[in-house]
Amino acid sequence: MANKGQAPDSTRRSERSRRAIYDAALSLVGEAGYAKTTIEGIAARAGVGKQTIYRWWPSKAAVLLEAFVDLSHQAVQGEVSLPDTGDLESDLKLVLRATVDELNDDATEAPYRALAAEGVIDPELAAAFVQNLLEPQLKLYVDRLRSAQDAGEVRADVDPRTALELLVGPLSHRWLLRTLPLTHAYADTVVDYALRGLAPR
Amino acid sequence: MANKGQAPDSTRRSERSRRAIYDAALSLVGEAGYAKTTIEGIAARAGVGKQTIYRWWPSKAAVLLEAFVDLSHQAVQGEVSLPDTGDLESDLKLVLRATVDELNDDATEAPYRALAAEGVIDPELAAAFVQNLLEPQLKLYVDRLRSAQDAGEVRADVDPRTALELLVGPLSHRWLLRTLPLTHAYADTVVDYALRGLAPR
Amino acid sequence: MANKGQAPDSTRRSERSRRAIYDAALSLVGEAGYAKTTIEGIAARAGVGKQTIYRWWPSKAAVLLEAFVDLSHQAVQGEVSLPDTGDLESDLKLVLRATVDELNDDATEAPYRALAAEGVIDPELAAAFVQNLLEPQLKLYVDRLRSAQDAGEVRADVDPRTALELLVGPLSHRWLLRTLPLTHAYADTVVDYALRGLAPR
Amino acid sequence: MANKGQAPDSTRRSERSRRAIYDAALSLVGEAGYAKTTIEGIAARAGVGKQTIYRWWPSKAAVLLEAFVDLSHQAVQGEVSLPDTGDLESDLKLVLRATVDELNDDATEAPYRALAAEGVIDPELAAAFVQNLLEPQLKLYVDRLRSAQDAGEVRADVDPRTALELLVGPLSHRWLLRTLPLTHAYADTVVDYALRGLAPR
DNA sequence: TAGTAACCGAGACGGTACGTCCCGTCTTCTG
DNA sequence: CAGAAGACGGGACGTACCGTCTCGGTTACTA
Repeated sequence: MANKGQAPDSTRRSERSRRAIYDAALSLVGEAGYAKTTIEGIAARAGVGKQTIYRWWPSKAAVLLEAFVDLSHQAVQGEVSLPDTGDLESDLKLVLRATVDELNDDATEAPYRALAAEGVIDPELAAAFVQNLLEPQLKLYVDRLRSAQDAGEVRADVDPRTALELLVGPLSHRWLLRTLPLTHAYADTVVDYALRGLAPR
Repeated sequence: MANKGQAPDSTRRSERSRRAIYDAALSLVGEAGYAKTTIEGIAARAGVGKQTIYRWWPSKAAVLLEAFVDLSHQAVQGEVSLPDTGDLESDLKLVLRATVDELNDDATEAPYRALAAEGVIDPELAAAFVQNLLEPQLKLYVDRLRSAQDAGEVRADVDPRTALELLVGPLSHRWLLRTLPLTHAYADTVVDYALRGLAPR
Repeated sequence: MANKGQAPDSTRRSERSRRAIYDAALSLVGEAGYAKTTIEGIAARAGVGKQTIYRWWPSKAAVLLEAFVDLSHQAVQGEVSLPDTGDLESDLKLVLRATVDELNDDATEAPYRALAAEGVIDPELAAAFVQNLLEPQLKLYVDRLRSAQDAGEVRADVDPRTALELLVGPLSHRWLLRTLPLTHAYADTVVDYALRGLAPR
Repeated sequence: MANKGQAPDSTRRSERSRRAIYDAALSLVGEAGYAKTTIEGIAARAGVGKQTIYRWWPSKAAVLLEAFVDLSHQAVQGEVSLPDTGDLESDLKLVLRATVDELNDDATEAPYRALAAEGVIDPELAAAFVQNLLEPQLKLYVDRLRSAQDAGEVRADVDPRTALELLVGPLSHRWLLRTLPLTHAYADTVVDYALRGLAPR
């Protein structure tokens, strides 16, 4: 019982084309925005037949996600953990401020928003987005919070996962829905309020 | 000499058509999803000329947003404030649990997600979305938190707006990006952690 | 009960587009041949959306046929009958020689062959081809032969339709299948042989 | 130093593949028609790589032509001449009636028409078609007519080749362009008319 | 008898055109 | 003059094949 139209033989896949497609996708989204980026346009800029895209990806969003994941894998290298100076508050403020800066960065904002938006609607893409881009970042918070628990800075009965969301949720809320501007001051306040709730009496 | 490309005369607008367009838009988004809903499809189902839609709305998203706002105005009527039993914690848990239920409701989820996603990308639509649908709800929290401050349940130096986001941000984070399931238990935990940070020493 | 996808409203059809499509189709077939002429190409040269072609014609061949019929309607005007000098033989030789010249004409050959070939395969197109282009010409022969019968130059029991095919069949045979070159001498010989069989003892 | 783009070594050619390609081509044309028959489809049904077709044939039409020639070589065996009972008229009627039946045969019609149509457009293919399929048949007529000339049934100054076309042309005219139905009666009439023109005064 | 050259099945590739769907504009006719 | 209807120029969709190009594998001739 063959599955729909058979899976292509990935061992014969053209690495050259894949890279060209990543590059074309990212540059087009950057230039024209996600909605105006078309598969046809990506293929044309990549110097690739459309079928080569349709053969390997199910949708425009999937192409972009993979391109983005690939990009972030290149970018990240050794940076594998949050700073741990022993002072949880300042460590978190440092990182959240950096996150704020990243979210406000013009270069990454458009494709990142595009993926997030697509994920809001498409559960499958959301899963891939979360697993490949978001979760690795969030894990760093969880680790740092656990270390803070060991140091007695955070109550032992606090679930680090939920605690993390208390910190990150407000930022993502402002960023995604643009209710209010996302600033360093806001990040600091969030840390202040949240930490007070997490610290031992 | 008619002024070309001008705002149409809204006094002569057909109420009948507007309602039909709302209904068609909402039902189509519910049935087929936002992406597969087209202006042509809405016009056809509403028994309306395409131009009638283009005359009054700038985009598909705008139609849906208005339809949704209209819907929520019908739904809401007198319910103008959060409960205030004097016990902030249980009041918040009650309301957040209700929010969780609403977000998990199959009927509203698709169009609501569609609008949120569109807002993630389109700042103008986001503004309308926030102003007409989100902000009125959030204001209720702010009011309740202020009342709690007056009652001494929340520290006076806390910014209610930020406090609210500490409560709502985590929920929206889970819902939008589907990192983890959105449950009553989670809502309760968020309230517990957040409130501890907001309460007086 | 609407019929499949509804017939478009032909009263609102753009005459401008139709003419442009005829022109584009004929010129492209002339330049590149029928096989290399594409609907996309016709639309592009005509400055027309592809849908405008698909709306009104079922196939490339149908477009070309109509264009060709239109052309021939313009070309012909008063020329409504074969010459009738009283001498059947010389009249026929005159006309068949002209036909030979027309079939050997570079300008009309390509599209005419394209239509004939398409008709060989597609009965529906063949019917339209015969009815609109071929039959009117053949009728002239039938008329002339009848007149010859009245004059006693052709036996009365001869079926003019079959007689006509005795004259035209050999020419079309050579032209279509290119068995041998099509010349004035050949036309003359065919008339000689055929007429001897048709004339009274 | 192998000479690039060279004729392949036909001694190593796979007979198995050739046969499979003939069979696949003929069956596909019979089932779906010539236009819907693709090289990819032939290769797939024949269980053969596309390159094996491109290596040995220049076009789809060439494949089909060869397949058809092969088929007719199998079919024909000893039948090498027209009947010669001494009565030219009845001999010709017999053979032309058989030709009518063959042209009206559902099994062979589709591929035969496909080849004829292709030949109308493509001179090269037409040449191959005529040489391999048509001419051998026509030669039989020429031979029979010459024999009739020897017997005094046909005038000596008549060109047998042209005479043949007087007989065959009308049939092919009706068949190719489908002007009118092709029947035994028609064949008889054509023989009657033509023969009268060819016979001695 | 190993080496090697070519055909072979398979199918990925860069392309072109297909026929369809919708876009947003424009035009016509109706109430 | 708003509105229903829908034709129009345009652009992208996702699919089907084109003809070319590797890629192992399997013969069949050479050293």
